[in-house]
Amino acid sequence: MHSGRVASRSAEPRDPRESRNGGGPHLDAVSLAIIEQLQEDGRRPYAAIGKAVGLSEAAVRQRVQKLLDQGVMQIVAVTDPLTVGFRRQAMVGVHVEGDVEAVADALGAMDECEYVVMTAGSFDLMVEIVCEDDDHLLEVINRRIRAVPGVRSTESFVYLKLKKQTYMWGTR
Amino acid sequence: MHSGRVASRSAEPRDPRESRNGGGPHLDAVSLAIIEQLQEDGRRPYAAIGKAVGLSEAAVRQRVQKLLDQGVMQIVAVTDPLTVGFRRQAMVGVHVEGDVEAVADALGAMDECEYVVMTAGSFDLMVEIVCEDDDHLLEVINRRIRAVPGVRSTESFVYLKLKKQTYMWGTR
DNA sequence: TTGACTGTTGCGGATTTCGCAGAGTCGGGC
DNA sequence: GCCCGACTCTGCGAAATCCGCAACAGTCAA
Repeated sequence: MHSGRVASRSAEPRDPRESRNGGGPHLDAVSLAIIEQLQEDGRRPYAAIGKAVGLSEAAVRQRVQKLLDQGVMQIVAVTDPLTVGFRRQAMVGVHVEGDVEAVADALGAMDECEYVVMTAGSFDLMVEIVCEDDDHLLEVINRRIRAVPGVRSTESFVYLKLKKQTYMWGTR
Repeated sequence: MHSGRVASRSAEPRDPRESRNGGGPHLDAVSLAIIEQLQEDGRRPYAAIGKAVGLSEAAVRQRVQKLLDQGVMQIVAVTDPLTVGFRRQAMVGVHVEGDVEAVADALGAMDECEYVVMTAGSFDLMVEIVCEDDDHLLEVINRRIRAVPGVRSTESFVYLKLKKQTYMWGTR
């Protein structure tokens, strides 16, 4: 038995919402190892994960369930949008006047908006847009985004080719 | 009956634009539906997926396996990097002189580089960097990226707050 | 020490995954 | 027209996995 695994720092301050962002609660080494296993293969059996991290199958299952419930991680299929029929993507840098966070929320409410991040630099926000074709992209950028109150100006970077896209955070 | 769903390929007039997706494999409506199911829950049982898309369990399993083998999709756990201990991220716009694709490959070879895309606009490349702390980020941007031959200049956008991050392409 | 709490383990039954053989369809070559 | 190969779907039995539950172990506070 790998019972040397005592899970000392087990008591995590339960803050289901804090895991969203801000100074998130720290995951212990075991949960991190579980996440790494699932980043390699999201369908890996619990027993195999347990063997790799030194836990029983049931323990892994409960930890995974909690990580999912807390929103710390999600297990999903990811694809290259181009392969799935979305032929136009763009990164859009946004200059904001006023409440940046409010604008970010407004942009994030759009379906075509895949990714929203507040940044330091010459842009206040960067958003990734996924569209079906040129007309769709044009409409989203010129009519929808610029119509949001607080958006002063935008700069678009249309995707020509996706070269790398990994999901291996923490596995280094 | 679900059996009406057979021989889908024959009824599918090949979309000429499909051939523009980097020579990738073409996806029919059924595979697309399977992907959507797995985007909602990467661990959903094959039988449940089959019921949803009108296929047998075994057929779903084979198609999923093929999609994975072909690299069309991957089933993975995704997390908010901040939660997993990577406290500094940045989007970096890169101006390139010479072979853009070669530079993209070089940047993509870096572990800290999570995302590389060739763009049209004032940047030739945009890369997302995931680091552990400020020193790490500084080193990656100032020493590693700018040391790549062909990189003329860069502009960094340090992440302040991740507002939205979804993986629901095609499920709208 | 006691008691509350959290996390882990072990186990049985239901469910799912897996591998394989058979049947149907489509398209090419003769 | 006919046969053949490639491909995909289906059905099914065996093996592995998932899931819920009750009991056990460790931590912390009173």
